[in-house]
Amino acid sequence: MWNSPSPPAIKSEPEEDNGLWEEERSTDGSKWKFLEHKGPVLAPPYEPLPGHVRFFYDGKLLRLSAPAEEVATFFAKMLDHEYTTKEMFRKNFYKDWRKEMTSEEKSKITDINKCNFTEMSEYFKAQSEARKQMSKDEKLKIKEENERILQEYGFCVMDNHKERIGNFRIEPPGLFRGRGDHPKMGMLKRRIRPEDIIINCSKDSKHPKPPQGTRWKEVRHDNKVTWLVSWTENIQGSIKYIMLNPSSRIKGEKDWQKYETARRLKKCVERLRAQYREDWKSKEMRVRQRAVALYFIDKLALRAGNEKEEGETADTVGCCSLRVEHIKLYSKMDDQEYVVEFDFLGKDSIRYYNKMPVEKRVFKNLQLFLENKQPEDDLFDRLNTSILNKHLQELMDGLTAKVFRTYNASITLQQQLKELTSPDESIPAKILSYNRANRAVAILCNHQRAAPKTFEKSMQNLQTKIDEKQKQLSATRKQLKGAKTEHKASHDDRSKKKAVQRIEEQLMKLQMQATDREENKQIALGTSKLNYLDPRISVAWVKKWDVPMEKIYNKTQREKFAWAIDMAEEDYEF
DNA sequence: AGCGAGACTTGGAAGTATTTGT
DNA sequence: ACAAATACTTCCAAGTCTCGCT
Repeated sequence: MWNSPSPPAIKSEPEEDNGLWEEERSTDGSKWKFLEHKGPVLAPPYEPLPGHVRFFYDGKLLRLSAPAEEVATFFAKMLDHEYTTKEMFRKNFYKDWRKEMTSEEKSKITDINKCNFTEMSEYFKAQSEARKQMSKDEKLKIKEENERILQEYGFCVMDNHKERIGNFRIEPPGLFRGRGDHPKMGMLKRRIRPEDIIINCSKDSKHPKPPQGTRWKEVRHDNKVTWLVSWTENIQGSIKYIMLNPSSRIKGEKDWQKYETARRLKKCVERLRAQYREDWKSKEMRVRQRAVALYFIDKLALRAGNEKEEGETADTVGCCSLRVEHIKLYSKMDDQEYVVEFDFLGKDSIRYYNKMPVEKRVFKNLQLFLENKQPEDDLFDRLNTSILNKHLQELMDGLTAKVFRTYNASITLQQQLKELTSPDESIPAKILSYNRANRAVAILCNHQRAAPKTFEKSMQNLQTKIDEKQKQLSATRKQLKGAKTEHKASHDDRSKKKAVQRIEEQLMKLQMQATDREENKQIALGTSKLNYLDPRISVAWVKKWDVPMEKIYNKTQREKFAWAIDMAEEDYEF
């Protein structure tokens, strides 16, 4: 439930609101006054393998020390995964594994290819199988224990409200699996101890206790930030946090603010577009580059594209970091003129491939930017995200590159819903329309997924069901006809008619489902729904067409978007 | 301006729980 | 009642953007 002071139910910007919230928090940048929590749940300590599970090196049995064994089990657990066949993964793992070995182990184990982890791997497979086969009682016990931990560690108190914490467990040790071609894949992600952990809470709260015999790295009282716990991770050296659940007041308000910023962009986007079109003609190269980049961000919903440290991460790019090799220009392609072909790896190494006809002026500018450059050179050599965002900030308060993604995603949903929803169609048909509108956004944002492993089979199953339903329908229809000619009792006739109608409906629903699933094969809807689409658009749509809210948002989503469900009426306009 | 640290949002896959069909 | 299918949740990596420092 939305049990904290909700954002006011008005359609104004947060900063225009002069209610309690503004008075209490906004001016000095503090995020809370009181914060109390129980600290994190640490990863369970390592449990050595039972004696019968053996490790072999070069065909010979080798008993490993506990630290070496633990790291070996990380590898063994992943043995079935493609990862463990990759040279980089194996090399990085082996290097880090050696650091955990005794000097004796180090001298014996000299080649990862002679290591045999299969018994360990089999053991873990058997374990997980056994877990599945547990009795109801045992499963219930585990569930209850998890619930107890959730109740104890899963909540905190922030300013008089009990709030759900997002991730209250410290990440367990294991092998780092980067995405795409990551130079650090396979490295050991080390165990986080209390001594690595910084606690953030208010001075006057009951501080979380470290486990017996240990201490926290630090306990601080910083109310300018929202996190409860942090630690530094050893792969990239970056900081990880424990923060509140999306259902919390602090996240909800931030989310709301994000969409209000996007709505302010809506009001001035035409002005900005006119501006960057003008800038395509600028005398200054940096201005032209900025303007073309902004055009891409606006039109294609590209990400900003910060610079990345070479060799630290997979080689991926966004708009500002595009390189010459990522685009191709075609002054003519089929029946179109001035086509730009994009082909690059974006966030999470997901491929972005697109061909877009652009205006002549953009095309000419791109040709200019490409002059005398090598494939690995930056396309926009006079531009980076900091320059771009500084410019955007001058055009509109709070404007950054990512606001365009939010704006274009939300406006697309709204417009698609308008276009696709027909007033007299059934609820399942309306839901198909909704999903299609959602899909249009996911495609715009390039949210792709690997087709589910069971996709083909699940399509087949659905088709079988459809065929059966079809047969059932024609059979029932025949019966109805027969009944008519035989002048059967009229009430029997009526109920047959109803039966036909019901079966028709069921058939339609199945067909709808099949279409939806097919179209969704390689599209991931989750991210746009959760992060880009102003929930008030969906809430308004649901109210307008009397579609049950649960068909669009599940429980978690309804909790996250409680503010919007509260706020939006059917006439809401993004 | 350029940087690195820090804080916070966004991302798909994997794992788990629930529902469905038999 | 069971297993298969589907829906939901967790996991944790990888982005964006701000800020303080030089």
